[in-house]
Amino acid sequence: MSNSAVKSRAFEGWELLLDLVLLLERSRLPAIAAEVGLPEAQCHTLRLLDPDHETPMRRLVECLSCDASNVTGIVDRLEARGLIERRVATADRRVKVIALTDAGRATRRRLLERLGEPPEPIARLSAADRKTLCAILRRALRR
Amino acid sequence: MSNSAVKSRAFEGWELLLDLVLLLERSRLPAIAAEVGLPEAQCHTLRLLDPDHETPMRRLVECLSCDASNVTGIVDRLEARGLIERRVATADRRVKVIALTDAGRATRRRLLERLGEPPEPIARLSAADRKTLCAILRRALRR
DNA sequence: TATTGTTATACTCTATAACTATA
DNA sequence: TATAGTTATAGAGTATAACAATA
Repeated sequence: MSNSAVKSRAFEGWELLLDLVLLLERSRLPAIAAEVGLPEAQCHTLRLLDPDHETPMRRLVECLSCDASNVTGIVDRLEARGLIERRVATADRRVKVIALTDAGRATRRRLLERLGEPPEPIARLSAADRKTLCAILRRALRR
Repeated sequence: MSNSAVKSRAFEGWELLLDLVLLLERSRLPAIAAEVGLPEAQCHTLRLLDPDHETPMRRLVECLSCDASNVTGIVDRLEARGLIERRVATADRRVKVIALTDAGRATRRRLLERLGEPPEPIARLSAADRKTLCAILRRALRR
């Protein structure tokens, strides 16, 4: 399947993690997005939104690490689906803030539930392995 | 940055791995693709091709887990860049096989080199942690 | 009839550049 | 002048459906 012909001099185990990442990126994430009924970029954006507070569009631009013009389009489509609302910020009238609608909060919840389910390769690890993996990743990501 | 509000009942550490995956998917992989000078899907395809043997298009369809019509387009663009060649298989004349050109092999090599470099979060792990991580991932992916 | 790959079409995501409105 | 967001445009990836060539 994944003919991981990557040979890392620096760390031969990274090859395995890369395989896992690519597997998730190309099969699991698209599948979950399809289930939820939204394209991946819109899922990503929905995930970033705070269900309890308004989010300035500028923050989405940073978190999605893409051009501002893309965010305009993504927000347009999420709004057209009735999942979010765009409002003008009272403080600085240049700024627009995004608020989830009730439908948006529900969809977001479904999305997070599905994302939260570990994929097959991870789910089949022993409790001990999962605990160790968790500890190592926490060190890697400094949490 | 990544407001990982995912709460997995099944395995709280999966949340961390998901953060890592999304981080890589949305910043590192696009950056490497830009360096190599190809869109991500074309990089993916280049990675899948065997430098020493022809690859039937059908195999690419399976490995990329997308519709056959997409592969036609991706292969078109890789061919237009002179990185691959499309040939009719001698055995079954319906089948077309893909062969890397010299330029394609060189680009693929550069791509694999960059992909092989562990990203910051992984690179800063201790040798012991990396070894353990490697062992766990091997069990997860059954290698 | 079934399979391999292509074409036509439509939607989405992406970046760049030029623009509007605020500050 | 600078910043937040929009529009226009163009290239790329994605799926569906209809199609040609071959088996």
